[in-house]
Amino acid sequence: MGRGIEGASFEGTGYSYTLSLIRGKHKMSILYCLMEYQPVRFNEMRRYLGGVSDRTLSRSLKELEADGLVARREYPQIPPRVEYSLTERGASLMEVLDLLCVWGERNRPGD
Amino acid sequence: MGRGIEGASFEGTGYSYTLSLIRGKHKMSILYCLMEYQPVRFNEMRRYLGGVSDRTLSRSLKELEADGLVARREYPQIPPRVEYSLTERGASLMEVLDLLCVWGERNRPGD
DNA sequence: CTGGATCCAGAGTGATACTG
DNA sequence: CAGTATCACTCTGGATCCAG
Repeated sequence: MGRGIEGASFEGTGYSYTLSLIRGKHKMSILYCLMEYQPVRFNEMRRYLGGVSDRTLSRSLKELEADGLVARREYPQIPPRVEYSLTERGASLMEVLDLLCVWGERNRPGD
Repeated sequence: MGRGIEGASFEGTGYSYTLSLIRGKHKMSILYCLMEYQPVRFNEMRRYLGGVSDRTLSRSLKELEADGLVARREYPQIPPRVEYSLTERGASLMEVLDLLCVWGERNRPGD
């Protein structure tokens, strides 16, 4: 038992949890946008991201909010106004993610 | 142009490149397995990962190899013997990814 | 043993139209 | 403005069969 390869020891590790948070085509872009421009409104973010549908952006934001990375603040007025920003947890994740960015810049194929 | 949110400034950054390398349900498990047990043979890895099909494992390894993270060594014999291991590039990525793991452990919901 | 080829299921995403 | 509902499509991964 000390040397074999029997089970998936990866399941349930911090890796998989962290990665699950940013899974999704636009999650990183959203967090990045938040980091730079927060607080940001819904359509403002849509414009920033370029080609994202309402549905996808809405869903992604909900998930990020449920995961405690993004804070949503709603103002009871007409027309509606909702502002999104990073939570502390979200900000701390971005610090770690920034290291991925650095690695990526240094190890891109072109270099 | 100095203050607006007009374009997707995220595209093409190191984030997206790095994340693209580990996109895929089993990529991380594979790299993790390699890190611990390299060199590892095909079926050995399959056992380690638990429920992965030949096709998926094969495809993932090819991609990782194409991305320069995994080295494949083939021995011309019958039956075939192929060993996989991490490249230096792969190993350096794992160091960064380990930080994600640490963050994940500290920020899991249960804590 | 190491995969390639083919077919299939499910998740994720986009387009469009509509609501409060 | 800030979403929701519906439908369609793509993409990933799994199952199975087959070849060197």
